[in-house]
Amino acid sequence: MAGSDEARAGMSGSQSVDRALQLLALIGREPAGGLPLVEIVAGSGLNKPTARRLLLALIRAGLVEQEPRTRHYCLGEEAFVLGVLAARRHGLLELAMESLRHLAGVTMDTSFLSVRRDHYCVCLHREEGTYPVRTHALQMGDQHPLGVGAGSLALLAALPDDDVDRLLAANEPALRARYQGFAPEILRDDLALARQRGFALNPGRLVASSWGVGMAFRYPDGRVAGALSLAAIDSRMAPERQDELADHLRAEVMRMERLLADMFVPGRKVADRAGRITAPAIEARRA
Amino acid sequence: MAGSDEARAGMSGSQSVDRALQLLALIGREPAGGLPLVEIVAGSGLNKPTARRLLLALIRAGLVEQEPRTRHYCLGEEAFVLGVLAARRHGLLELAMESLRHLAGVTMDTSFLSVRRDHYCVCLHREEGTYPVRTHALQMGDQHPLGVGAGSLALLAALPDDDVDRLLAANEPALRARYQGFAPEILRDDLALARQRGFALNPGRLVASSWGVGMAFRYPDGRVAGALSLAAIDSRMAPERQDELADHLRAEVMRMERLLADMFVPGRKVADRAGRITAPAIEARRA
DNA sequence: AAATGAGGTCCATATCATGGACCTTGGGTG
DNA sequence: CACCCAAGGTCCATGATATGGACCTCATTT
Repeated sequence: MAGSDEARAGMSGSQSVDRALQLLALIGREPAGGLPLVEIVAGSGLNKPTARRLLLALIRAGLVEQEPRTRHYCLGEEAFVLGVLAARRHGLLELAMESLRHLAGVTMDTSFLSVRRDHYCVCLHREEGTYPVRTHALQMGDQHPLGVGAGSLALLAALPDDDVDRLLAANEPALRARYQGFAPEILRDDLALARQRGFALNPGRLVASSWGVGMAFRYPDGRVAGALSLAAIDSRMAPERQDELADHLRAEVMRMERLLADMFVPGRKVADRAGRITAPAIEARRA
Repeated sequence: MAGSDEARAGMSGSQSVDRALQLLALIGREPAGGLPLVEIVAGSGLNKPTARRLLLALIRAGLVEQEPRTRHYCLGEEAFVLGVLAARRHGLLELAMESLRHLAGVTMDTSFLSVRRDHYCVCLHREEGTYPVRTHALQMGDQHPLGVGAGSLALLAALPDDDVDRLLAANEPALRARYQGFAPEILRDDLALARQRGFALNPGRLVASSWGVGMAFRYPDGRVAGALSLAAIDSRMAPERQDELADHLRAEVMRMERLLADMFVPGRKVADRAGRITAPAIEARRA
């Protein structure tokens, strides 16, 4: 009876695989404590036996683990390892670390790297500044609808209008239900302002007094790659300081775009089979 | 027909999901340049249409990408993001970074974090030392059969004998084919020595003159969690220096085991639903 | 120009995932 | 203490769905 469902993509497919991976993404939403079976069932639209069967498959692969005490399902070690492996190609975090450290260093505020993930925004890293009053509204791994938060708004503002419409529509229920400060109308205003100013501003909408500025950067082909942002308390976010922070962000955005451009130019060192020991393995370098 | 196969686990299952995830792991083996379809077909035992269909499902989920130029399949951005999310729970790397930096700092040699992944060993991180002659035999993301390399050997040596037997048997073909220096007999000798000495030594077996020492650490429940290791050229690996390096490793292994024990004691902060904004978000700290 | 080999697709068939019904566990309550 | 309820987990007949042999297409190679 799977029949109706939500009429996914269109045609062809190993739909049980799609469903399993959908569950994986769902579980990824709750990296902290994991999800109990009922919520997975509710959140996915699948029924219990099916969800459980798929979860067992994910567990067999190590991508998911079931915490014995709570029976919650959460991401497994294999997911972590695969991520490290994928980082070889998608090393945004690694590329960005220097920028994040620099931003945190010169501004004394906390810097963030965020990327888009479907219609959400994920915080990939948080680099603490040294200023004694810090906002903890955004932790590594946190996810919010696109537009919620400075980095998130920057990502949204960098997208073409029809994507914006689609994404805002998709997020509308979540926004109304869980993000009172972020009615789509408000988001549209913020977004227009962000485009006009050249950087996104979150004037404490998520948590009062916790402000942020953000700016997106792109791959050489124009796709949005991610966003850098800075967060601080409102007293450190007067308009002049916003501009100052935006200048720092702009410099690092340029750095990121340069690095990304470099990654795609040279003939992408291709292949090099598993286990093959590659070449002159000892090299001398001057200290 | 699918029929015979290799008589997988035993019973129950969404076997197309299993197969898809098997492909994912296979692709993870080649994080650098990805794999062409033929090799995926060969490496998985599936046939072309099936493999392709499963790959399309993985691509739909963003876990795999197909490089347009070479048509190779490689890990996708979603795999990277999931990994960052999983790192919240499986933060071995994060926990280990301080140890790795310390090891590289005091020894001037390069330090590594490795974990077991099925019958292979994956290098999760490589922290460069300052000594001008460095070995590049092991890069982040590289995978070798358990026993090949110092950290890898340390992991193997930390396992019970029946696991060792099983794993060596499983790896025998790969060892004979691609790792001439590592016939299972030799590995068994190295392993016995490692257990006797309390640390694993790789006397340049993978790449001449590139030596390494490694030591495994465990979760509080006794499971092997990973291994720390150090690599240098042979001239910096005289027996006395081996002992000195082993002392440093031992100290960091103790640190890791203490941190891991701490992670499992306190009532594992449970749940905290998606999107929920948690608690006092601004905190003051003294600089 | 013909041959090779890789990537990719079709579609009838039989296998495998599906989900309603049911069992089990645990902890809250009258 | 026994009852109840909610959640976790499992069974199994049924038919929707994945399978893979055969085929097509496109670059290279000879």
